[in-house]
Amino acid sequence: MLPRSARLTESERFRLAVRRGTRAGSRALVLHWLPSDDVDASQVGFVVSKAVGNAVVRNRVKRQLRHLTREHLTELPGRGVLVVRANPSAARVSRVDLERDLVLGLGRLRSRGE
RNA sequence: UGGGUCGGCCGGGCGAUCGCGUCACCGAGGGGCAACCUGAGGUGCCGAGGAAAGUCCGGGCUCCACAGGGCAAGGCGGUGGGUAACACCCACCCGGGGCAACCCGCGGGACAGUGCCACAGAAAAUAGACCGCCACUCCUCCGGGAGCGGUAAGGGUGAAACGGUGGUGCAAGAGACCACCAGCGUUGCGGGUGACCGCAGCGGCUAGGUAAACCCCACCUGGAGCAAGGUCAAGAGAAUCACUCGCUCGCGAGUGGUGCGUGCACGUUCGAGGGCGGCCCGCCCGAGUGCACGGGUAGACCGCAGGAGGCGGCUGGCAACAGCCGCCGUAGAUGGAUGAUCGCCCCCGCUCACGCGGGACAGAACCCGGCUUACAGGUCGACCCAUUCG
RNA sequence: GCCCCGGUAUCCCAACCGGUAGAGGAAGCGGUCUCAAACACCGUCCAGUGUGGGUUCGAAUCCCACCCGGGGCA
Repeated sequence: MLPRSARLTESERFRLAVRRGTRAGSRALVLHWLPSDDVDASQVGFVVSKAVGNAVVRNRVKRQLRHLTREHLTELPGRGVLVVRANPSAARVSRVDLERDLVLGLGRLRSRGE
């Protein structure tokens, strides 16, 4: 689980990250990364739409993502705002695959930042 | 033993570690003369459901409203009871289904009125008469035909045709008459709180369906909703007023107050507008209101979890349920807390086995009572039918 | 939280105070025209009304429950 300080809670920043940020997609996930200096620490937010499934499925996906993101916080390319968006296929994917997709996306973000 | 009917309960279990959230306690450090405030971090407890779901009903709670009358609108619909209330529950009545346990029923009124009943059929509703049957009159090529009456037994149509069966009767027929049956109205007696039931008598012989068509009758119903509502902050460039100061004399700066701004329309006792659930009357409040455009804010706390609460026992009641006593204390988020890893056991599938894979439906958002819908599997109880044995 | 609307041929839609589904347009197919095509004209094909149940003699229509899609307000 992510500590509260690392959670993205402002809808304005969500909007900015999705609109202006660098994008990296994988099978189940789409990552948006926006470097930012006016945050104390990097913040991560999640978007899981109704297309993914019912409330139980959406909650499970969101919780698994929050858990995985916590373990990979150090792999972020610097300081900024990350938005993780789940595709409908995320509902059928196992936790291991979800982690693989997350690492893959983070790697692409880093290579693009350089 | 086999088949079936009904009802209740559970909804993987135990343990370990790392996280997350509420609460309680401890608390490095920081601020302050102090009271105290803040607080990294740590420890402990607790942390989704039977449907949390759909949002279909009913309440609690909060705010607004709370002279009255009339008319509309919506809901409900056998009877009696339960309940805070209900469209829910229980018991019973009536109708239908089943050998039975039991199940199903939006189950008031069609002599208050109106509408509709396609096609077919002669006719679809205070009846009427196509084919037919029969009498009489006339004509005749003796097969029959025409006219005028009687009749509704038979024919065929239809979802439905103005009681059914048998007889008497008749020119042919007909509740015209008779017997039985079905049904309607009514009277009396008996039973039941009641819906209603039973028995006996009388009447006229017969009345179509549809109210989940309008409608009539009885009963019920203020409006919103926790983003309700309350407290406190923050913001307020622009607008405007007062005072002071400066000077290039109509602008600028500062302080304080008021306080969203602009445009248009209608208004201040000749009453705009609002309220009384909708409309009309009537009553009340009343100096601003309505529309358009532009701008600002969207933070914290309370509400917020002890409630028609759960479990057990006793009493009353056929039951739903109620009363009394004892015990228990059980989520409270706000981008929204339940995730991850591992061990043992349980269930299912595959497999000779080792082992491998899987674990239904589904996530609290103010709180309850119901209804409806989804659901792997397990478990308990009552009853019915058939068969065998005793 | 509260509240609306819709679902009919492949598509867009009629029929909605009940009478046995098509009035129409587009697309498709066949033909006429053309060297060929487009356009135009003619003809033709196409469903049981989102699902289940009920009321009725009869339901796309009325009633109830559910499913799906779309929208509004705070």
